[in-house]
Formats: sequence, C-alpha cells, structure tokens
Amino acid sequence: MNIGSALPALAALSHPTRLEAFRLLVRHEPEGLSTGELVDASGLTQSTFSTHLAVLAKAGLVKSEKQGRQQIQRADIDTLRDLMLFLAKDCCQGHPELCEPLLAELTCC
Amino acid sequence: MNIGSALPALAALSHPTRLEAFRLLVRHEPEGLSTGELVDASGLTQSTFSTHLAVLAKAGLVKSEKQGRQQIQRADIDTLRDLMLFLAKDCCQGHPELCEPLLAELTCC
DNA sequence: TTCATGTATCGGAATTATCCGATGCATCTG
DNA sequence: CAGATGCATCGGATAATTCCGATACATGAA
Repeated sequence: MNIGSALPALAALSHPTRLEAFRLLVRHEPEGLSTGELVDASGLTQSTFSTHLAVLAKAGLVKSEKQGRQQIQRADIDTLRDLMLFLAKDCCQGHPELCEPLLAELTCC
Repeated sequence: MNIGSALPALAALSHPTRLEAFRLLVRHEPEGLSTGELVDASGLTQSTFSTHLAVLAKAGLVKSEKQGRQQIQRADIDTLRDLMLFLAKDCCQGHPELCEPLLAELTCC
C-alpha cells in the first residue's frame, strides 16, 4: 500500500456510517452480510447507504459478490492489514523502538 | 480508543497534506519539527497549514510544545497505536485467525 | 409474461471542508 | 522601546461531501 491507496481507505473509514459498516462486516467474516442487512443496521436510506458502500468498495475495503438477487458484502482483511502496515511503516523503519509497545499490544490475540 | 476518538483520527489522516505531515513527524521522532518547517514541506500557505495542524492536534495525533518563538510539533505514537488497535480489535476478537497474517507482517521490525 | 424484490445510480438541496489573505498576538532582537 | 519573526485565528470564496426521493435495472416468483 502506498499513499495513493491509503488515502481513499482512510477517507472511507472516516465516516461514522462507513466505519460502523466496515466493523460490522469484519465481525461477520467470513460469511458476510447482504446490502439490505447493512442498510437496516445503518438506519439510513437504501440509496444513501449504497453510496457509502461504494466508497468502501472503491477503497478496496469491501468486496461484494452476487448471490441470487442479493449482493453479499465482505470485509477485505488484506486491505486492512496493508493500511495498518502503511501507517506503522515509517516508525518501524526509522525508530523500531517506537513500535515495540505497538506490537506488544497487537499481539494480544 | 473508541469510535468517538477513532473517527477524528481517521478523518485527520484522510487528507494528503495531513497524512504527509504526520508521517514526516513520525520520521522525525523524537525530536519533532517546528511548524514553520512543516509549512515549508507542505508547500501551502502558513494559515492553511496551521488549520491542518489543528485538526491533527485535535485528533490527538500531534502534540506541540512551545520553544521560544517556535512551536515544536511531535507525532503521538501512542495515539497511532491506539488507532491501529481499534481497527484490529474486531477481527482479533472474533476471528483471531484473520489477524495472524496481519501480525506476521507487523512484526517485520 | 407480469409483478415484487434487492440494489445501483441520477438530480438536487443542504452542509461541511478546503484554501487563501488579512489580522492579532506573543516572543525575540537591536 | 521599535521592529521583526513565528504562529493562530478570522472572514469569505470555492469545492466537495452528505443525504434524500425518484428512477432504472436485474433477478426471482407467480
């Protein structure tokens, strides 16, 4: 991931509706959720939420797959990982000691 | 970190000027850089950049300290770590196996 | 085929972000 | 003290985001 792909991902996650939707999808990996279920959870109009979903998809954070009439949405954990690596990269390379507490916490699981 | 503090952090980092400034500060830890040096690096007007810096500060990603006439800016690695933990939390808790490749990459340093 | 369902996209209104120049304020220098 | 420097904030113009209802389109059911 470079700055050109990190920016859309960060922008996609910087909206409450989209961040909640993405986190909901992460919690529902690997089965995913239909667009309709996400719309219901958001409380927004179907058209409004569809636009938000398109932002997440364009950023590569969500992949979708047609299943009958429904569109199944799934979080792309690889993109999330790449984004986190991008954010951590600079301090890891320049000052590894700064990242130790970061990694210590991340290895919680 | 909760969603209320993650959102401003993500929004702060979702702008090219602010993301670059933050990464520059990370690379200059722990000495920091003066606001003027950051302004020069950004290529923007001093007033415009000052507004961007205020967004990063309000999100807790940058701390500043007065040093004579200058204001020394420093990246807050703890906030960055908290943000990354927040993003990773859901998949770590629900599906630890999803986080293993993520952590494997992060332990590069 | 005809109708209902699930989703994407269009058009437009309201809100918010971004940018700049001008100004204010504190600190250092002479 | 008087001027210069470094930075924050204000006012306002332009651009982007956000939201909704209406509409279009594909799929499945009757």
